[in-house]
Amino acid sequence: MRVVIARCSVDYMGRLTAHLPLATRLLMVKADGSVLVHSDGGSYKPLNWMAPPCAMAEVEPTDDERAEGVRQCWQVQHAKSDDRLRILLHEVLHDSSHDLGIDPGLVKDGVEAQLQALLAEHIHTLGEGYTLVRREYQTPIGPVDIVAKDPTGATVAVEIKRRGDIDGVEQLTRYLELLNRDPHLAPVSGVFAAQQIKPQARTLATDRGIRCVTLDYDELRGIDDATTRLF
Amino acid sequence: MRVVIARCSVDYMGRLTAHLPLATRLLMVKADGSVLVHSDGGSYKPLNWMAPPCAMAEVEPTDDERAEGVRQCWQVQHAKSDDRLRILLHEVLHDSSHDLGIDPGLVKDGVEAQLQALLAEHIHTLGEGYTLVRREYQTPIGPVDIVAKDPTGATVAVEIKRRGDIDGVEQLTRYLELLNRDPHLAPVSGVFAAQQIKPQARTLATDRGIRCVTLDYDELRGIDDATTRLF
DNA sequence: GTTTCCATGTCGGTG
DNA sequence: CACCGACGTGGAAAC
Repeated sequence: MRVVIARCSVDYMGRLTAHLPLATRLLMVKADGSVLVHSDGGSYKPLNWMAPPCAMAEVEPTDDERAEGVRQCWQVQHAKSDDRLRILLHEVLHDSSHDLGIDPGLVKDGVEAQLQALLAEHIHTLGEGYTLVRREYQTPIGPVDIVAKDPTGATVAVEIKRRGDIDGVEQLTRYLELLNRDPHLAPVSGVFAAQQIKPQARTLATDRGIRCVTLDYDELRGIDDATTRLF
Repeated sequence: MRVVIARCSVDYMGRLTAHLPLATRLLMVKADGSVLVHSDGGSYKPLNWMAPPCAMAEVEPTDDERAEGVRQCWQVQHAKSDDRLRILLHEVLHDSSHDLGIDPGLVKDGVEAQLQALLAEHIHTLGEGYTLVRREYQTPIGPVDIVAKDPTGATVAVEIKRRGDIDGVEQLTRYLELLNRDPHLAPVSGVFAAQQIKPQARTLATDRGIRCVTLDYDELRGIDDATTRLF
């Protein structure tokens, strides 16, 4: 990993064309050749970058560029597309390299999968008398998150999202349309379950006869695993 | 901007729980307090991070931690949520700070907007006898990218995407449903135009009587502005 | 390998 | 501030 702090300008050409005027920035060159250009703000997204696989070449600045104060010219070329990044360094304030080794990688704990497991476990959240049939019920157009039966024994398809958006309603609608073609299953009703349901999604769902259920993650999880807190 | 290279472990707790085992990484602390943890590979996304607004505090390691080799403990707390990042530094290999100033920011040139402009300009791409009515035709549920008339004078709604996905077809379907409620416009047909159209999207579109058109960006743009190339 | 869907998405526009 | 859609989306899992 090479870290350079430099006054530089950057040009990108590929899926779009972009330019960064002359300013002081942090340049990160990773072991795989990828390059990141960071400013001192924003979030984790760099101002500009080149994703691996790619190769960086330091080329001689032209006379014109040299006359304008350019000391180094980096050209980064993507290996599989014609994406290119060109960095003109005017003043190098810091330049160091470090051997970081291979990272063991991130260990994550659930999001939507956990919500699904929790709702499957506490299927009564949908109402008294509901029973779980299956999680991840496979269909030709994708898996239905949860299939259950309501107190009358009718089939219910549940779509789970962290944030309930209009897309999720469309997705559930396609599942319902498909499932209702099966005379063994029909009539299948739909439940749209999410931590938060956007008004537009709720309106669309209701209009299509789909019930909306707001999931309370903490309530589902219960207070039993407070020990997992960090501090 | 502070740049630290250190052997460290990281814990995140917030929307999910995540852990990074002890390894050497680059830590970036930006002027707004945000923190990025980068490995020497992957793409521009850090292994872990805290987005602004947030505050970092260096706290004393506990005796246990100190016994395990922890030299510094950083606690980063998000200002508006209860997201927390905890970084235990075991060995600091580099630590430097730099004043980068405010970045003038990125200057971008089109993507979808450019495709839209180009298709509006070359509306005959849809076929002989097509005429442009309007770009960004406003409706209560959002703007229709392009409204045109086909050779018979019938109205055509065009949805443009760089990547033609199922979402785009759904979006266009909603527009068509709305537009066709207007007796002055009906019948309105649909065209789904994208640089690349996914098979499922194409199937869904065709099933709904929506025509699919693949856009060739370079062909639309023509060879006239080859001068805009970088190298 | 391709396709599909999730994301601690992030980011910018608009009401 | 919230909602909504685009993104050089990136990334992982399913097929």
